[in-house]
This record gives sequence, C-alpha cells and structure tokens, in this order.
Amino acid sequence: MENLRELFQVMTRRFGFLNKNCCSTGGYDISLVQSHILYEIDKQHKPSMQQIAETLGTDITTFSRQVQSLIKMNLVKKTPDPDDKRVSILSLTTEGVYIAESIDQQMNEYLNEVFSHMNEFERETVIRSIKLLNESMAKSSKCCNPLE
Amino acid sequence: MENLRELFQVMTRRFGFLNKNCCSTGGYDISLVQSHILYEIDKQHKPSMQQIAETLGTDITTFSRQVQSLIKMNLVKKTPDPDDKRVSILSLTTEGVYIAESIDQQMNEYLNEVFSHMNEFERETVIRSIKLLNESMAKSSKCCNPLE
DNA sequence: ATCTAATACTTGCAAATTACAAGTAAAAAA
DNA sequence: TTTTTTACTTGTAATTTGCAAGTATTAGAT
Repeated sequence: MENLRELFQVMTRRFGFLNKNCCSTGGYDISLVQSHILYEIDKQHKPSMQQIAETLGTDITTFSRQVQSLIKMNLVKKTPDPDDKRVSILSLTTEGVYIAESIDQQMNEYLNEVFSHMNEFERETVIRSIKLLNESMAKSSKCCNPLE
Repeated sequence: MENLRELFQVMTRRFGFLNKNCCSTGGYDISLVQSHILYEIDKQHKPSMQQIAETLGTDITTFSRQVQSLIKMNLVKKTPDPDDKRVSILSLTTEGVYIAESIDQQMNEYLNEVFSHMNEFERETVIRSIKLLNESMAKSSKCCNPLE
C-alpha cells in the first residue's frame, strides 16, 4: 500500500491554488472564505447564520463579521425570520448572485481544463471516484466533519 | 455533464476539516501551514527557503516568519549554504522529524478510515483517480500552480 | 576589474482574520 | 413567571498575511 497522504497532500495543495485564483472575478475582490459563504448561501434554502457557519465549520463570531463585510459589499442580505426573531435569514443580493455565478463559472472552466487532459473514460472514472470519496468522508466518524 | 464544482467544493471542504484536526499531534500545537512546511522540508532534498516557499505558494516574507517560529519550536534548522552565502538550507531537527512522522501517521490513519468504507476495487479506483487528477492538474496551464 | 543588476532573505509596518469572553435579545423549558 | 437555552453581536487581543523597504551576496555588463 502506497502513501495515501502524499497523494492527498499534493491534491489539496493544488486545489488550494485553484481556489485562490478563482475568487477575484467580476471586479470584486472576494476572499476564499467569502466565496465559500456565497456558495453555501446560494445552495441552501433560506439558511440562518448558524446553519451556514456550521456547514463551513467557522466560528460563529468570525462568521458574523464575514457576513457583515459581505453585506457592506452589497452581496448578501439579512432578513429577520418572522417565526423566530433571534434568527437572521441569509440571502444573496442580485449582485451576490452574479458574483456567485461568476465564480462558479470560473471554477468550472478551470476544472474542465483540468479534465481536458483525460479521455472520456478516465474523466468518468475520476468523477465517480470523487463522489465515492465524498460519501466515504461523510460516513467517517473520525474525520472530515466540522465537529470539535 | 454535472456540476463539477459542486463535487470539488464539498471534497476540498471535507479535506480542510481533516487537515485542521491532524496537526496537533505529539503535544505540539502545529498550524496547518506549518505542517505543510514540515512536510515539504522532509520531502525535498536540502531545500532552500525560496524553494519551499515557492512550492507552497507562500509569500517569502510570510514564509520567513513561519520558519522563524518553527525554529523557535526547535522543529526546523537553518544551515547556510556553503556555495552561496545568501541561501539558507532548511532541515528538520530530530524533534521535527518526529512531529512530521506523527502527523503523517495520523493523516494516514484518517485516510485509511475513510477508505475502509469502500471495497477493494473502489479503493484502487479512487487512488488511481487521484493520481490521474494530480497529473492533470500538473499539466494544466490555467490553474493549480502557485503562480501569481 | 569594477560597477550595476539580480537574487535570497529579513524587518517595519498595516490590514485582515481569527477566536475567546462577555454582552443583548428572544424563545423554550421549568 | 422565572430560568435556561439559543441566535447572534461586539470588545479585545493574538495570529497571519503581504507590500515596501532594507541588507548582504552573487551574477552580469562594460
């Protein structure tokens, strides 16, 4: 059995580089963390602060401030939950949606370029593998969860 | 064609969590960045500061300071290059090697646990896929390199 | 051989990011 | 109704980051 860690160390580092570049699309200068926040707000249905913070494994106080700056940039909106006045529902503004989509597009472009170095069979195998990996990490009790 | 980005977003986030936990082995409290530095110093042959900083895509000034703190922790050693007095050669101390190995072991343990949710065939497929992915990213001109 | 330019690194800032502690306000439980 | 819990915000302080500017050494140009 070879050294698994080696493989994953290289992979995650490379993806780190990819993510770094991705985010300054559309004139805005978005940090990596912020791009993850935009992504999750877009993905989840009427999410609260807590929900997103937990998904991303970010401390809620840090998250609170990150959201504040996204609001200042006019990318995110906070709406009080009518059923529970403690809760703030997060959503993207029109600009937020635009930025989120720009980043998404940019990322997919990069990824497609990476996959262009493979043939159709390899491509499908790799995609299936990533899915499998995600499922296995989700099952794992020891790691990969934002627990603490 | 499905949304590639979705897949990778989830994967990298999960690996982020994994990496976060990994590093506080052996009594020392090592940050993620520092663990990457230890890893690369161990891997490369008599590397200079520049070399490691470039591999990791870190700004050299930031890197300089990170190395300073690793030296203070007695995990890393700097030796002046006899052929070029500007250059510092980095190496791990005995403790550094120990810590690097602890982290490596810990990571492999986590990864093995993740892979334990797959059968032998799946496992091999996934590993082969990651390799392929790494190669493709290396080939890519557009992304995944520490360029700026 | 000497002067200039490039390289390898270090320090001075200042900005951004982080998390713990302590706070407010609202809802749920006792 | 009182107490506890939950959702979130702010104070503060530590850490991390990178640009600008510095030193020292080597390589290149004349």
